[in-house]
Amino acid sequence: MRNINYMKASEIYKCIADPQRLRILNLLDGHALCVCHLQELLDVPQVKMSKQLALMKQLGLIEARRDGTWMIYALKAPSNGLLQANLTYLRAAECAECNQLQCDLKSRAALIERISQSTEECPAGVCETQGCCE
Amino acid sequence: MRNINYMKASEIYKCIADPQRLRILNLLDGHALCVCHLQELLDVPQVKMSKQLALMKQLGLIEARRDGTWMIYALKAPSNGLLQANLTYLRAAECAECNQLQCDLKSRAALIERISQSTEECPAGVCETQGCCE
DNA sequence: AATAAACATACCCTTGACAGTATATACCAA
DNA sequence: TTGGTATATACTGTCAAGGGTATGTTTATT
Repeated sequence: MRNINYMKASEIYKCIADPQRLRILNLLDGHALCVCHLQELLDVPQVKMSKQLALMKQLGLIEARRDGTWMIYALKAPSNGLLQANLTYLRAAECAECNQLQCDLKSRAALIERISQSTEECPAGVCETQGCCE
Repeated sequence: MRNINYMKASEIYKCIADPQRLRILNLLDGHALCVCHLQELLDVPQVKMSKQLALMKQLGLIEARRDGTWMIYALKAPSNGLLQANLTYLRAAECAECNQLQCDLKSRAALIERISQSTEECPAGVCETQGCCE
């Protein structure tokens, strides 16, 4: 098991060099999410999401807990300083990927709102109904 | 040719995910250097250094000018904000790679000092004589 | 013109990252 | 215990990154 205290900068960079992983970390920052919600928000196949999460979990950036059949992922506390610094920077910056991150946060807010208002199980089709991200 | 104004964050991250490239960018920040000096400071074969530089040049992070048989490399102005933010962060942080960056800056200072005091050509063996980096 | 120095590029090889498919596991409900 | 849902893993193939060797290019010197 890797120790978070000795996480190499290059490993962080390699991780967030993948736009999808960056989006996942951005979404998990501040709110835990289950795999199916992440799948929905990013619109990626289950296998791919699962592998990305496994990779970042092994890296020590995120952690998982089980809730029934669901797996809830969250940033591992204390969250990595370099990661936080970059998320903060990108959220305030102007570029295609940065806009995506901001948009993702809106989608996440909408998703959380929807979940909290209903007793529904794992939901489907937030982004479409919200009209965000395109 | 790639436009620096549309440099994707993921490309920056991919670039600095390589510790050697990160060290090069750190060294070039604030002072232009020729290839042989970079080779000397990082102790890497000429081919590898040349390829790393070519890659970053094509990315739009650095630029080169010729001085006789030498090629002088420098950060391309205006330097990339995301890169700068990360260099600043890492220089102030505590980790193996961060220490390396700080150490490299000392070696660079020693090299520049040495060059300015002599009329010597492309020098050799700064790091050893300085006793830095190990 | 010949030579050398500094640097770049072409080529080949190896390795690792990633995608897709299929299958396994864990949990829940009936 | 059977079936379904949510998630993980095994397996395989593809492709791109990176290293090393050899060679090309540019400039300076003689």
